[in-house]
Amino acid sequence: MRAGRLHQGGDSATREALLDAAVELMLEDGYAAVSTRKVAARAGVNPALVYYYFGTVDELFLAVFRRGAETNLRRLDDLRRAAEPLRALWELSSDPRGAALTVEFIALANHRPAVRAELSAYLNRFRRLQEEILETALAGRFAAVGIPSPAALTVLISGLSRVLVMDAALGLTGGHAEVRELIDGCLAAWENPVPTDPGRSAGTEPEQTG
Amino acid sequence: MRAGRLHQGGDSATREALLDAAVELMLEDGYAAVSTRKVAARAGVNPALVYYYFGTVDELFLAVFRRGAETNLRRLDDLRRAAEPLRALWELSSDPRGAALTVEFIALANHRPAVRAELSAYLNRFRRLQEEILETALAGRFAAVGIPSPAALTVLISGLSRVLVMDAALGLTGGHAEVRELIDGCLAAWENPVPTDPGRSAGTEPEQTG
DNA sequence: GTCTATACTTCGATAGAC
DNA sequence: GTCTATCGAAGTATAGAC
Repeated sequence: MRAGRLHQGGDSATREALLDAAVELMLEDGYAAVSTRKVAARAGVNPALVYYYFGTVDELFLAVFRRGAETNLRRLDDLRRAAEPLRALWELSSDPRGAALTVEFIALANHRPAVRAELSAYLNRFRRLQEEILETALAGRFAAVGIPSPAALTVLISGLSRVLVMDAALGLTGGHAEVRELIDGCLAAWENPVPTDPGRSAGTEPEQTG
Repeated sequence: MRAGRLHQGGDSATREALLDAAVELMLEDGYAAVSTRKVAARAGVNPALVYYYFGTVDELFLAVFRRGAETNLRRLDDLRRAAEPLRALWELSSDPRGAALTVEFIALANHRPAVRAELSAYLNRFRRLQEEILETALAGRFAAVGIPSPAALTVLISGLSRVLVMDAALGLTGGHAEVRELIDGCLAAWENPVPTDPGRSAGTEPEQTG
């Protein structure tokens, strides 16, 4: 169904405007609101340009996804040099914008095989990279303090950050404060295990975790 | 936009068939696949009947949602009499069908205000009931064993069960076995705390839990 | 309650002028 | 690269016969 010479590789202003418009629509009104006409209208360009740049709506979605995925992978890679990688990782996953977009793409994946394949491959890569970062950041500390493995940690981070964001979008806040405290306690305990000294080293409070 | 005398209260076979068809479509192809024509075709009835019974597509979605919500609340209420309420609760939330439908409705809520209001109200009710069940099931044990509060538990259960289901739908399984073990350990420890050991009194010392 | 027929809108996609 | 014009399919919704 697709053959003609497209222009997906470029990074023209129009192309970027279309991608931006698509993201906005997805966040505001859900993926179902993304149509060639609406995207073009919001980007202030002619609807036919969507086909010029992307060929099909499916490809438009994939382009949106790939751009966001690459940005996220770059951000993730930057976390290697963070002072507290585990906490930084939690905060990256807690970004409301990113989480909301992910939910839209998960829903989209339900009936767009191409999106499903891409999303699956990306999440795999993302989590592997996350595990790798955790592995080096918490090296040797896993067995000692009873920290879950990197693979398990990535699942916990994904699930808990996402439920907090989705709940908040629906106005649900019950239990959130306590869950955040709980997580905060784990982050602190795992990332900065109490140094082996009798007294109390300066700085952070040794909050207890439940 | 809607005024005419509808027939939402009834429970005719046709009405139920339409609701069933809508659920199937949502699970198989996502909420965007639900249209009057497709729903009617799958139910084997005339498209005009969708309007006869529901008036608008929005109302069809709400009817689907309400029917599922009531079923779920009834199931939840039944758990009061379960041998292990906490574990039963976890298993109820882990039902793939229910979790997948919830995700669809969360996505739908992004751009259908009526759905958002209904979903928000329902989740509130569901979690309150869940908290109430946990409160009586684990009465008095919270402080003793360091169990998170009922409100926090409901958030943890929602988030973790959902991420496991969504991951599985995308073919992601890394870390799942370990997370399940972790959760299983918590369920066992919290629901069936070690009988009062002679060597150790039922102390108030919180154990470190992941 | 169920059906046909139809009005109107929006969609994805393409051809071709500029 | 950008635009107009257009096709055919599918969507929501209504009127009215049976």
